[in-house]
Amino acid sequence: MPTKRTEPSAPVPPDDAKPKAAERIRRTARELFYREGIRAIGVEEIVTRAGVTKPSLYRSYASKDELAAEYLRDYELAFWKVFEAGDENHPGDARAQLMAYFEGLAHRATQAGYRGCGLTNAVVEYPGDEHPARKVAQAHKRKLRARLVTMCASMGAKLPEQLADGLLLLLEGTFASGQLFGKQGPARSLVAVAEQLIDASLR
Amino acid sequence: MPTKRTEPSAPVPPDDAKPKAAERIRRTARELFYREGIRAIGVEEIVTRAGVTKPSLYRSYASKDELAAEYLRDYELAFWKVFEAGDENHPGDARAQLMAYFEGLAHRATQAGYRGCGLTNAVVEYPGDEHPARKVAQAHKRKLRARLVTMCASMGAKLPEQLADGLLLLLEGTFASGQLFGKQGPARSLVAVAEQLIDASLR
DNA sequence: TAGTCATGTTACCGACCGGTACGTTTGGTC
DNA sequence: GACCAAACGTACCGGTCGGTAACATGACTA
Repeated sequence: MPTKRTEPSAPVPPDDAKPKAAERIRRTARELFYREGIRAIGVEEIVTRAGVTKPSLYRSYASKDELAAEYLRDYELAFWKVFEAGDENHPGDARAQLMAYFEGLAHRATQAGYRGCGLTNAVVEYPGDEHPARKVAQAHKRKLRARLVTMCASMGAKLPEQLADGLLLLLEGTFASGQLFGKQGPARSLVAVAEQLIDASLR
Repeated sequence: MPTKRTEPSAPVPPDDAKPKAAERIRRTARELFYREGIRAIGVEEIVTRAGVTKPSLYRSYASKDELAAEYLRDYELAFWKVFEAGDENHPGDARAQLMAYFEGLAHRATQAGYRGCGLTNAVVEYPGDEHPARKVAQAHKRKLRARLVTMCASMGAKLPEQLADGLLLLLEGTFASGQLFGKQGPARSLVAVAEQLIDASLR
């Protein structure tokens, strides 16, 4: 970098200029919380792995619990991205959209080391309704359920709520079974079973 | 109890004479571990609630991890009892046996405060394959899966493994959804969906 | 009545937990 | 260079974690 690097003016868009430390913490927390669980990971380990120190964490996040909630908000964004990834390939075809997601999920959930859904896992880790992380997770799952209902209605299900319930059970079952069983787990049958269920619901 | 209560001889069946403290610890641990999660509960709280002290715990159990594994072994026994509870009402009818269990589960999983399956929860809490509690849980789930396969075969499924996979996904999904959603959760549709799936698999 | 042994108790350990007071560095502005 | 605020690091806090050494107690045997 040979020349002087001076941004002329404009104190940079106030949002964009994320303090480096906070972002490193965020990413590190995300990876560790997901892989090892929230309770299993101490703030010390997060800041060490992120190459920062504890006060940097507590300047950007009010508490470990709040950092966990933030992690889940990030996780949720990533989830919806994956969930809607194939939508443009199947415009207006809710069934194909959903099955595209299911296919990807079935693949991931039969990989060794799969850890399921970070949001569901957080609910298991924090049974009490008051935990901020749990609140994020529960709100997300309600959104997901509603979304499934509209998708099921648009694919012409006789009982859209019931089909959505069934597909949600399969989803959550895949999250859990993926970490319970290894590569040959029941998630391998997810797609076939979901197809059966949808077919039966249109009949 | 007016008379002197002296067992004449026979130093009581050696197994039956469980030391009171160990048993209290076992029961207390079981309740707390299930309700709050294993990581959330410290040994101090267990012994306090059980009315004993820590050394009593460590004389009967090698470590907290081992106590957790013991809790899951107890949990598994209780599970099979419930799972097979309706069997004598439907001798030789695997489908009716399974649906009887599903009906009970759907009811429990739509109660407020439902905490899912202790074995699945333990796997979520301990991602590492080496933890003794996780080993118990995974062994149990393999057993359950095998059992479902034989049941599905005996009800005449075209693809018993696939139907068993589907039902297991529904099961695990119910465990998770029960704690995610309240009383009107997707577990309410478990029975109807399972029936659809079984019907489709016989066709 | 003395001995034995399983069980229960008091008091403590080092390690780690989440969280913070306070000093130091850094980078942009004149 | 002088200044200043924002970002960062050092060192530490009380509390709790899982686990243990050493001792007291009680019940049964001889």
